[in-house]
Parts: sequence; structure tokens; C-alpha cells
Amino acid sequence: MHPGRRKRTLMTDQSVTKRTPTMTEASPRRRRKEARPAEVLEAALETFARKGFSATRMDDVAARAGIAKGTIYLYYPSKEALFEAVVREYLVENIARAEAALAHPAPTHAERLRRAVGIMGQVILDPRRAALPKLVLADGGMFPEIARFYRREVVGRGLGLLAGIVRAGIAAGEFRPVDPEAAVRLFVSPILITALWQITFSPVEEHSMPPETLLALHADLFLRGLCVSPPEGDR
Amino acid sequence: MHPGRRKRTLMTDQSVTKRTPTMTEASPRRRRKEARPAEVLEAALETFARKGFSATRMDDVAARAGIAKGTIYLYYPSKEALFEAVVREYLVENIARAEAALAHPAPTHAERLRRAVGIMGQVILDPRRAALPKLVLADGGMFPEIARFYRREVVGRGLGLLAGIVRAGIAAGEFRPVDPEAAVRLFVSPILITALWQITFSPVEEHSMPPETLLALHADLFLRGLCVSPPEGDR
Amino acid sequence: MHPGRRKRTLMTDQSVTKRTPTMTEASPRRRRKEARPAEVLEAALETFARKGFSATRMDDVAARAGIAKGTIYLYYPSKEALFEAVVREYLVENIARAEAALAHPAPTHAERLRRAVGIMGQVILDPRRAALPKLVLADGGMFPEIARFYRREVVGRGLGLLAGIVRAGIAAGEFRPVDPEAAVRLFVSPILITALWQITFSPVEEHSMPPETLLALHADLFLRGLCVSPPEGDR
Amino acid sequence: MHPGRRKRTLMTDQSVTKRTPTMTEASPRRRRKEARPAEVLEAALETFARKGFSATRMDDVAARAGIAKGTIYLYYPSKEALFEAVVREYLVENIARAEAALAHPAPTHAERLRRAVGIMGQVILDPRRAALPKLVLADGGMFPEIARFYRREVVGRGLGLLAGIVRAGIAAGEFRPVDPEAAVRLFVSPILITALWQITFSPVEEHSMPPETLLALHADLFLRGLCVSPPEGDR
DNA sequence: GATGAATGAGTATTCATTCAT
DNA sequence: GATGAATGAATACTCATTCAT
Repeated sequence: MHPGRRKRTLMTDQSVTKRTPTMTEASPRRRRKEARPAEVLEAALETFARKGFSATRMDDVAARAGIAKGTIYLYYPSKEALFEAVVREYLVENIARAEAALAHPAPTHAERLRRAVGIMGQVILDPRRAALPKLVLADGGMFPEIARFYRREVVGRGLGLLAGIVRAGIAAGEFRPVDPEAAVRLFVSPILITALWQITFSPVEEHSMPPETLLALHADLFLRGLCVSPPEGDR
Repeated sequence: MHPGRRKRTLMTDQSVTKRTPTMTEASPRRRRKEARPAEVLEAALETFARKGFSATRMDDVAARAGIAKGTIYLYYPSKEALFEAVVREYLVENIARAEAALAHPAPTHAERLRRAVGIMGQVILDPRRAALPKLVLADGGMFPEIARFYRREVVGRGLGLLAGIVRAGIAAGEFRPVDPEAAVRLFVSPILITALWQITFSPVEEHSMPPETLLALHADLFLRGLCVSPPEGDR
Repeated sequence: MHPGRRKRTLMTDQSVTKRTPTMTEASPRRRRKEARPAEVLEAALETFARKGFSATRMDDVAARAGIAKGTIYLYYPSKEALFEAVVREYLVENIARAEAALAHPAPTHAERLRRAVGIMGQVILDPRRAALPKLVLADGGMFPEIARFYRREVVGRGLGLLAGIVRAGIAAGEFRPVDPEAAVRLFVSPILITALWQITFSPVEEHSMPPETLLALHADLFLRGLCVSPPEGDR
Repeated sequence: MHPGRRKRTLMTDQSVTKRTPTMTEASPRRRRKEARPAEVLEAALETFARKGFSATRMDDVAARAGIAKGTIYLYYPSKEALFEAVVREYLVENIARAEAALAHPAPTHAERLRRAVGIMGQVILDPRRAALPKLVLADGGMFPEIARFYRREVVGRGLGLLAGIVRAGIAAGEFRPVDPEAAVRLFVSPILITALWQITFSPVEEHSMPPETLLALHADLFLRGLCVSPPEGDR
């Protein structure tokens, strides 16, 4: 973007997230210093989410984090690096949560999908986390590395996980024989759209539909469409 | 000193598309002049779509349109005005196409929805048109007027149209008694996601799933979930 | 998008001259920082005086001040604000000097006026100070606020002061009964014209009349015209 | 000012004022064409007077003259040339009027000066004409040629004329033996200041002193100061 | 480490000037 | 001759980045 800025790859830079969680953090001053990068990251997430990459000023991030502008550069060598750190940090967190949630066992495969809706909804309806897909969408074009990373680590792994459930359901005769890859894309679409919708329109919308209603209907409709025989207690 | 920037509302400014109704336009220069605003708009759409509002430079737009930078300002008084004109122009076009398509009659309400998928897919899979939702999502936060406009004129009207079909289908006993407002949101989600997906990941993806496959499965699954009795010839 | 330019009134902004009351300022950098606004102001005065508002480039001001362009904006939010600060700063200084000088007592009212010529001549013949009336003249049309301020604070107060002397002289039977308001306008005219003349023609004039000669004759002629009985030792 | 603009001397360019006043101008169309340069000049005078050179846009001049922007360039090759033509045209006119007026005979030299005040007041209180000294003061710094021209042709000739009267008055024993060069400078100062005052403060002043009052007092005071024995009928 | 004043390359916008019609 | 669309150099202002304190 800006000429003469060093362009590091997304994955190789680990120097920043130097967290020592195992150590019993003692003095408040020490604690503060240790927490700095995370505080900056959070301030950056909120600012990037609201304005996008280009329109975010380092001043804004610093002000929101309650530190001086120059201090950011102690932890992140450039605005781009900060952006990438934000995306990576919160993305990885999102993935971990979703994976953990999806791993829970359930009586039927339909039930597992139904729970997946709940879990993903919970994760993504937190405005802090919903910001991620939006950022990837908005600025991914200028950060191919981020788009690639998101595609591989978030979308790829998430869809893979879900596709495994669908595949198992088909094998068990519970689901109709559809293309699992395609089915899971359809499955996550309303969840994503709901998150993006919230972010985009909540400032300009007086009365919006509660996401829970939407996602409940989604689970019903989708499973009814997918299952060989409709689930019993269907409303 | 500095002449006040006109800050026009999104809807009221029609001054730019001053096309003369006479058909037999003669000189090439005249022809050029008439076509300018549209050429600028197209160049701007492509650049805004690729970079977002902030990262787009007027130089880029001018270069892409093959004109001098100052020429843009002959037709649009500011970068913001240009952005709004782009969104308005192509949004309105999108709406008109979609509405026309949805108006087509069909034997069953399910069939109307199925056709709607096809139509909307066609519209939105054109990268030029898919850029619009992306722009609204990416930069709507900084242009509340545009978000509002999009919410009202595109989302509102589109969902209203579809909700009418769903409502009719329910009344006819063809669809199950679901919340039509919620159902249509679910209905359009995969279509939107497919469009956004294309834009976001096609530059970084080697082998992607064909959108047609996805949308066909969507129609099947969704209608099977919605209809009282599954359509017969369902695969 | 673009943060709104603050358009402040001429009088209310005191934010720039934030001088710390502590006397023992230490580091050279600190000293530099404190002196910056005044340095910028002086460079701006010279440049505005030479070129007028419109033709002055911020680059020129910066270069003359020996700083980077952006640094100006650390202290003054816009070219207009800088201009107004210049006028206000030096105008106020002029007024203060002139008032102090006029307050001096003298044996006769004629003598007070004669001293006023000397004082005002001293003040206004400094090219740095003479620039102010010229700026008000040249750019006051585009800065009505400045014209108003100058009219009120400089012309109004100055003329009021002088009119008081004339009125006292008339009451004392020393001066003929003329309109004091009109008389003082005539009184200051040659002083102002002399200042403007210096500025305008000194670059293109080989041999000019020394202002002191002019002002001495002015005092003689004017007082002889004004006094009931001509002053004694008149040449 | 602007690099790469041709800089012609002030006097040598006569190509523009191609007026044929002796010809009986016939058709309205022909008349229009003939009058063009003068109309442009008048529009330019008003705009320059109001805004100064730099802040005047060719668009404004064209709009005020009721012609297209490009048309100005048919008569004047650049903005600078236009400015110079304006100053020259109206300056020369001013001089001619003043000289004619001053040539009138009168019983005493004091009376000739008194009439000169009236004449010059008439000339200079017309806002159109008062603009000239203002332009020279405001923009003369950037147009040394104009300053020089004004100094030589207006100030020089005007002061010379008046100095002649003063010199004659002294020789005749009517005036006291003062430096004529200095005296006439003092003589014209209030007249100039009055004109400049009108231009500068009339937009921001609610109730101003009538110039006639001022100039009448000026003539009285000045002549009383200058004459050996005060004029009789002095108020 | 932390600060924030200073920098200067970058960008939106203006406007004198040109020239095809 | 007249026009006004087009040009592009000029300029106010921004903001990521640096570095002396």
C-alpha cells in the first residue's frame, strides 16, 4: 500500500505475542506492561472494525488504548503489522472456540449441527468477534495474505469440521446424500450474514429481528431440508 | 475562502445524469461528453470495489477511466459524492433487475422462489454487481446514509417482495407456517455469501466450488425445508 | 470523513499560546517547543505581508520558519487560523504600544498630539508592524471578521484615545471647535499613508523622502491648522 | 508567481486595447464585439477589487462579464495580463480626470487646492476608482512593474502637479515656505485614506462618517496650516 | 520503556490555460 | 469568434513513522 513499508508474511512474525501466561504475574506495573500488547490489540480491533484499515489512524488506536502514539510502535512495527496481528489474534481465538464447541458429542448428527448453530451464533454475535469476517471482507483485497490465512485456517478448518458431521450423517442414513462441501457452505451462510447484518445495519435500524429467532428457524429449516425423515418434535 | 462543499442527501441529486433525450447524437466529442459520467462511474465502481473507499485514490479512478484527475470533478464534486453516486447508480440498477425478475409468474410458489434464486444468482455473481453489497458492508459504517439507503431500498424492498411470495405460499397451504420475514432472510443469505465469497477469495483460491452447484443445492434444501410436502421430482 | 475544520471566531481562541509559567526552562528541545508558535507567527507575518493571504504558500511559511510544513499544523489548524493569529497577535501588540505611548502626559494638548505623531510613527514605520494595516486592507474583504476586529480594536480605540485629547484641547480653548471624530481621522491619515507608502514603493523607488521629515511637517501643519493661536516656536 | 507564465512588461503590450472610437459603430452585434474587452475589463476590475489578484478566479470574471471563460483569453493572454490591463486602463483614466480637474484656474492658490480636494474626492470616492489604489497596495508587491508604473505615472505626476501649485503659492507669499514635495504628500493622505477606509470598512460598519464632511474639514485645516494668513471666511 | 513533537511523502481538490467543436 | 470540456500543475492538509528527551 504505502511504498517503502516492510511487508512481512502473516505467519512468520511471532515476535509480538510474547505472552507468558504460565507465570504468576506479580506487581501491577509488571502486569500493566505485560498486558500492553493485548490492550493495544483490543483498541485496534475496535477501531479497525469501525473504520476499516485505511481510515483508521494510529492516533485513534493510541487514544482508545490510553497510550501515546509512539508506544504502539514498541510492539508492532507498522500499521500493517498491527492489522495483521489483530486479525490473527482474534481469528485464532474464534477458531479455537468453535472447534472446541463442535467437538461436543450429541445423540444424532442433526443435533450436532443444531448445537453448532448455537455455538457459532454465540461466538459470532459478539460484536467484537463479528468484526473479523467484516474486516476480512473489507480489507482482504488489500491483504491477500490475510484472505489466504482466513480461507485456510478459519473457513477451511470450520467447513472441514462441519463437513465431517454431514458426511457421517449421510453415512448413517440420517441425512440425504448431498454434497457435504456445498451443504456446509449453505449451513454457515445465515450465521455469517446475521453477524454482518448486525454490524452494518444496527446503527441505522430502529427495530431489527432478534438473531436468536433467525438462527432457530435456520436450524429447523436446514435440518428439515437435509434429513431423510424430518425430525420428530419439529414445531 | 473555500467554497462550501455541497453535502447532498443520497436521493435528491439527479444533476449528474443529464442525458439529452434527442437520439441522433452527432459529433464524437459530444458522444464522449455524454458518456463521461457513466465511464467515470464504472471506473470508480471497480476501484472502490477493489480497494474500499479510503484506499481508493482519485488518481486511480481517473487513470482507469482514461481521463485526467480534474475531469472527475467536472461531474462529481468530491470523492464522497462519487462514492455515493456509484452506490446509488448500481444499486438502483440491481434492484430494478431483481424486481423485474421476481415478478415473473410461476405455477407454484416454490417455483417462484426457485426462479428467484436463479435470478438473484445471475445478478449477484457478476463481479461488478456483487461489489455493491461488499461496499455497503465495508464502508457503510462511514456512510450511514448509504447504509440506510441500502437497508431501505435494496434489502427492504427485496425482502418485502420475497416475503410476499412466502406469505402467499403459506396461505395456499404450500409452505409451512413460518415467520416470512425470518424465512426470506435465511433464503437470501447463501446467495449473498456466495457473492461475497467470490469477491473475497477468488484471488487467493486455486479451485473453488462453482456457484451454480451451490445455489442449486440451496434451492432444493431450502424448499424441502419450507414446503409442507416435499416437491416430487426432488433428486 | 474529513474532520470538520474548526472555524473559530477571532477573539476566543487562546489555545495556541500555551506558555508554561515556570521560569527555569531546561532542555534545548523544550525551549524549542515553547518558542515554536511565535517563530511560526513571525515567519507567517513576513510571508503574508509580502504576498497577501492567497498567494502565501504554507511551504513558504514553513521554509522561512525553518520547520517542516506539517509542524505548522501542530499549532494552527489551518491557513486561515494562522492568518488570523498573525493579525491578532501583532495587532494587539501594536495597540498596546500605541496606547501606552499616548498615555504620557504633556504640558499642552498640542504637545500630546505632537508626541502621538512621534510614537505612532515609530510604531508603524517598523516594516514588521506596518504590514498589519496593509494586510487588513488587502485581505480584509475576504476576512470580514478581521476587518471588524481591526475596526473595533485598533481604529476604534486609537481614534477614541486621540479624540479625547482633541476634545480636551477644545474644552481648554486650545483647539478650535472642530468635529473631534473627523479631526483625528485626518490626523492619522498621513501616518498610515506613510507606512503603506514605505511598504509599497520602497522596493521600486530609488530615492524616497525620509518619513521623519514628513511626519514632522505633518505635526506642524496639522497643529497650526487646529490650534486657536499658532504655537509659538513654529519654524 | 506561476512558473512558466510569460512575463511581459507592463508598458509594451498594446495589442489588447484595440479600440476604434472614431468609427461610428453600427450593428448591435458589431457593437457587442467592440465592447467586449471593455466589459471584460470592468468585470475584472470589480472582481480583483473585491478579492485581490490571487483569490480572483477567471471563472468569476467570465461569469460577471457574462461570457465564457475561454473568451477572456481572446483578449488577454493570461490572468496577469488581465490584471495589468485593468490597472493600466483605470489608472490612466484616473490620472486624466485628475489632471484635467487640477488645470482649472482659480483666484488663489488656496482655492486651487481646495478645488483639488473636491475633484480628487469625487474621483476616488467612486468605489470603482477607489479600487485602484487598493489593488496597487494589496498586490503591488507581486507586480513590481505595476508598483513602478503607479509610482511614476499616478503618484509622480499627481504630486508633481500639486507641488507646482504649492510652489507657486509660496512664491506668491500666499503659503508658508514649506517643502512642497512633503506638503503635497500630506495633502493627499486623507483623501486616499478616506477612499481606502470606505472600501475596507463599509461592509462591516453600520454608521460611518460621510466622506464629504471629512474632506471639507481637511481642506480647512490643511489650508489654515499652510497659508501665511488664515483664509477669511473660515468657519 | 514511554512520550509526543517533528517530519515529509501522500492525497483530495482547485483553477489557469488549452483546444476541438 | 465563442465556447466550455478537459487538462495537469499547484497547494492545503493528513498521518504513518521516527527519535530526542
